[in-house]
Amino acid sequence: MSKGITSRSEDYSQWYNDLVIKADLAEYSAVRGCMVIKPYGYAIWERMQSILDKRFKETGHSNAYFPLFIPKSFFSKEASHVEGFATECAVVTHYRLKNDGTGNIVVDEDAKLEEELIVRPTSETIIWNTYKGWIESYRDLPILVNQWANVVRWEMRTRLFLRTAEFLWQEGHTAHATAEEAIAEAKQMLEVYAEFAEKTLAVPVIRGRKTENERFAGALETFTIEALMQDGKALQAGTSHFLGQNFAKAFDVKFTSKEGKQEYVWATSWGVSTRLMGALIMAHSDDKGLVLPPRLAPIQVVIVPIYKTDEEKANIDAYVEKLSAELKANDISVKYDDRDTQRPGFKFAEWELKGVPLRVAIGARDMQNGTVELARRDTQTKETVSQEGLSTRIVALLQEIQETIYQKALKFRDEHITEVNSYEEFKEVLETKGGFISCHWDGTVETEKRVKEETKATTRCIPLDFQEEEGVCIFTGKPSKGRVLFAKAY
RNA sequence: CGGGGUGUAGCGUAGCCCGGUAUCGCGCCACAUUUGGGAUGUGGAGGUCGUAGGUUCGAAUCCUGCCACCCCGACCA
Repeated sequence: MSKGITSRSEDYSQWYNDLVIKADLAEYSAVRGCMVIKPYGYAIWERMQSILDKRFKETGHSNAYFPLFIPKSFFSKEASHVEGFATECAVVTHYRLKNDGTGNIVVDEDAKLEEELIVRPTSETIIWNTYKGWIESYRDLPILVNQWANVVRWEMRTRLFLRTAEFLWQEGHTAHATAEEAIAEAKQMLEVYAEFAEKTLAVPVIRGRKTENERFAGALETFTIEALMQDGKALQAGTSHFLGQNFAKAFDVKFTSKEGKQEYVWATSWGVSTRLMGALIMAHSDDKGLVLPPRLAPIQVVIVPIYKTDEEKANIDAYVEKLSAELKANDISVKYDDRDTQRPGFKFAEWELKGVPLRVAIGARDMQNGTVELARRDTQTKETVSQEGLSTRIVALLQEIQETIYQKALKFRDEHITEVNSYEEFKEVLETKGGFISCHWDGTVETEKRVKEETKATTRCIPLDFQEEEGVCIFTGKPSKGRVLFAKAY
């Protein structure tokens, strides 16, 4: 925890791991590559869920649930899709165990499944197989469905929240009568994600589209939001895909149009995952631990009493009861930490580690003076203020903290977008400064692959506010129509 | 799956080369003094040294097999 979060040291990954564990968010489980999300970490995820879910409902979507298992034959119906996921699937081959006679439990070879089941790495195939039965006419469209689920991708190397073998996410799957409508949906949901990242997580993101090489397996267009972490590496924080008619064709999903013609439906899918937890942690945390933006913090205000006698404690209790009620009336979540098993200094450090945005400390001295001590987590500043009008002050302060955290991340992000005009410069910036590199690229997959091999940097996106600009590719010298963003990424 | 490394108390470790039943710190329990930034003192509990076998009078230590985990690669819309 003392390595220095903003330094781009090789210990960053160790630092991150320690933080996740010490702040009580998650830990590795006994199952290889899988993670246990602990109650405090899960509370943050639940905040994300509830805010996102509300937006999904507001934009006309409903929740549903589809099976965990996907028959192998479904999975292989869309060629590029299966190719994209084939190397990281968990496969169920048997449905029974037995005692081998010596007390060992073994797989019963007689219970071999005729068709293997894939544990979903994503649900496009099972969902499109289902949609086939739901869609006959243009009157059945659009279908706007989301599911909250777990998925499994058998990754070789894992990192808490950022890449685990099993993770939690939401995946939206929509069906439309026209390509225009589907594209509009994909863009709309990207904006929902972007706004959530910026307004709630206080993480600025770049909205863009993926190059063909980085596109989702089976998509015609992948929109992405890209965030920047404090070590200078980029993180893909959410994606929204225009799937064209690929899945409709693979699963034969047609509808009768107003004109009485049989047409394939147009699809989108979009998702964000517990990876957002990683983004949140790496975007804001400092050497003292987690920094949570108030809109997301499960506990927004923690109150710590400081006392010597029972009488002093009773006095403070009475005041805190009143203050808590006022704060709760303003929709602020409050924790009164009056454990008598820990001393104040310990509690201060502990809640800072857990990222609680605002701390109120009240001692006997304060009770005499009619004051409290307010301590901000984000700026690590303290001030003594009057108890008069305190709840109003706290409401305003929480908003200010939210804004300050965002502005700090935004400043860092903007300072780490560098325009370069030569490969030498590209490599130099990548090694020393990190962040996004804006440069001309000839648009070919070969060049992307070569750059990745030589520098580990990948194209993150073609920004949506892409400006046409004549130039030459810094890698090959071929003509280019504009700048794209490269970065090393998680 | 390749290359490297590590398994000793809840966590982090010393001991291993050179064999004699295990060190220190954190944490935990009790009591006392403390309480406005991670308290202090005294006492205490907790270990099949990853696992199976071998060598030996004797193995955490030497040898062999196995297992697990970590790091670096490959992989990761």
